[in-house]
Amino acid sequence: MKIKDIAKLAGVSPATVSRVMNNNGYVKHDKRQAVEKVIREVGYQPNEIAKSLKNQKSHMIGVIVPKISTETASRVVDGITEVAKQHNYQLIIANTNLQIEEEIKYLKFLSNKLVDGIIMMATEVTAEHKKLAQSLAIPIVMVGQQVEGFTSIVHDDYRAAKLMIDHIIACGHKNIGFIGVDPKDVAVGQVRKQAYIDRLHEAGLSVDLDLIGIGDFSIESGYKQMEALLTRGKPTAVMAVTDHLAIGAIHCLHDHGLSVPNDVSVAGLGDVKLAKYFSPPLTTVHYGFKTSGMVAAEHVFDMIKQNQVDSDKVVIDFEVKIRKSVANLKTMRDLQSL
Amino acid sequence: MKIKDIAKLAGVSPATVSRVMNNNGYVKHDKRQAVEKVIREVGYQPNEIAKSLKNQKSHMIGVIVPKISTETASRVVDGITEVAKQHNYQLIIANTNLQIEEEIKYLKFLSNKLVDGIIMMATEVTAEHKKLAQSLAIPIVMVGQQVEGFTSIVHDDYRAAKLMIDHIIACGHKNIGFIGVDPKDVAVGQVRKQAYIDRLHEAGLSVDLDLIGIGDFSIESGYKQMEALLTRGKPTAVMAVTDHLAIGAIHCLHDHGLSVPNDVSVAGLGDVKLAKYFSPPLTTVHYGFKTSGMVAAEHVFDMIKQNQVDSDKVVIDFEVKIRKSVANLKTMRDLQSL
DNA sequence: TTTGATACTGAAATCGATTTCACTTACAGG
DNA sequence: CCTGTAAGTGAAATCGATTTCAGTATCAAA
Repeated sequence: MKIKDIAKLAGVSPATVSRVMNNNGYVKHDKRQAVEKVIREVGYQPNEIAKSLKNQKSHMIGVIVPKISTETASRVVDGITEVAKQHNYQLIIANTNLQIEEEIKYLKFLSNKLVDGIIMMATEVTAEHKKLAQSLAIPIVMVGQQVEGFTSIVHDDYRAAKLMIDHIIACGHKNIGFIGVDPKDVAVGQVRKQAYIDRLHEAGLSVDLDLIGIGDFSIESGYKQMEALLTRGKPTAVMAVTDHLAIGAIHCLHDHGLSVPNDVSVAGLGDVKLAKYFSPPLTTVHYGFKTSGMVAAEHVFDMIKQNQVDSDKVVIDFEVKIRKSVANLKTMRDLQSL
Repeated sequence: MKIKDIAKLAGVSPATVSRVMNNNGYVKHDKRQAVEKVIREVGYQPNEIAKSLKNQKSHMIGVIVPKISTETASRVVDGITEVAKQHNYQLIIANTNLQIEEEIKYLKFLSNKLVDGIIMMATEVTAEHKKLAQSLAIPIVMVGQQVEGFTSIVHDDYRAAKLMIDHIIACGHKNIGFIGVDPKDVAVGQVRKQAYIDRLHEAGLSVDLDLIGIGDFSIESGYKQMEALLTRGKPTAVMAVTDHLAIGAIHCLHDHGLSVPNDVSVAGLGDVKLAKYFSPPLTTVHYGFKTSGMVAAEHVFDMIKQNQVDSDKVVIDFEVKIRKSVANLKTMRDLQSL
């Protein structure tokens, strides 16, 4: 069933059918009725591809994620779908599985008129990325990393990590370990580590390289790095750069017969959904990932509507969640002295 | 840049450009070179929308999910993306946020030539769903629920739940509670409950309605239902129909000063990624959701290739994970008698 | 030299919509 | 009665590709 068939059945021209479908132009009442009747009876739905071609708008936005089966990514995507729905847009999702070449490939592919805009959850952003993205002419917004020249939706990773360390220091810890991640991911790998180092310096604490471990994003990696830290030093607290890392670390500690937080405190970053149900409930910082997605989408649609790209930087709120996995050494001492 | 421009630059017709792009038909060596040179120089990428229109193939499949920010859904989608990539297909994802009317809407919308096939993670499947889906002519596969007349990728929920109950019974439990979910979701709400009831009967245990609670899919709901169970009866074990429910239940038990599994055992179903890192590590059954997604996608592509729909039923493997949240009463008694 | 393949090419039709443009009709105002 | 404007309509062009089809060139076999 195409528009021509409907036209024939209703005894009008395709142009008239188009006019009633899109509610523009003049159509006499009786013809409109006739067309509507036919449409209803045959359940006509226009071919969206043909519409896209003619209108030069696909009503789709592309979303490039490093790994969709990740709590962070799926929450961001959740947010995007929510505002996309309001704008009557669909999402094309491209899952790169952490392969950077794929990002480039998808960036190219999606921009071939397939989508009206792109939201990219960047991990590493290479020069090639930037150059390509800049040449694309359709709106692109970055989520999770600030990228020069693009609208970027980020969390204030530096401040978040800093506040977490502050809390740990305020609890009386002096030997504070760190479990991080490859610096190629600047938001997670670089910024959070820098905050750790800076804050320690500011507090007059020395930074002990033996108390720093670098892993990847897996729980197992958190376990391994914690084990390594244990052999190299004697931290009373460690901050992990993600909750998964923290959970791995806690697991390792338990396996070594150590209590968290009584023997060693552990803090995460990210506030995974189940974090508060752990024992001990994980002290961490909550990032509004769904909000990031929503804000990113709003920016894309703004840019689509205004037909021009800009490069804002939006910082999304976070909230430090003080739970039970970081012990307050001072009150512990008080308790013991009784 | 369109094909006509490339043609002009290379001094050939659009037809020839098309022939070199798609590598079919005859093109003289020198012209081919010329065209390729121009393509390379201007970085020409064809308009995918125009291709789709002409070819009557969008190279996109639609994926309808109840909620993307859910571990189950995102793992399924992960699997789909993996095999879609092999077939050079993109995913359009539609997130219904658990609203059934949205499922219908998206089913209609996506099928307007926008996608070559649809994968649907069904929760409730109404008669309207079936009728509409049946009328669509493009391949549709259902994941998670068996639906008459459609290829369905399911887990053997009945057997999985049954084995879990078996394990609990084998551990010497007699008062076994159950936390379930609305029966509108037949796989999770009906089948798993039926397995529980059947197995209890078979084992000569009576089914105590006071020990059955029905909630929704949230952790909080698990907490609440557990609390209700506690006031109504005295279970020594409870099986929850999802891990989240189980986690909520455990949390409730802890809040009431009860130890899991020493005072009450709790089992889940689903094996959430973090399940094994809980304390106690959750006894549950692992479903291969990513595999479901992959198999679903493979079936869609088969059907697309053969240009005909079928209605297989594929049962994906599961694995019961015996961890620490269900206590063996017999060994406990032995221990006490020492 | 003629015939018949085979290689090669581009004009034009096509996919299914939208929109411009030219044209008709109806009607109010002078 | 004439005229100008608004309402209404459909033929045809258009979006950017692919493919058929008709036609040309080349060359081996008869």
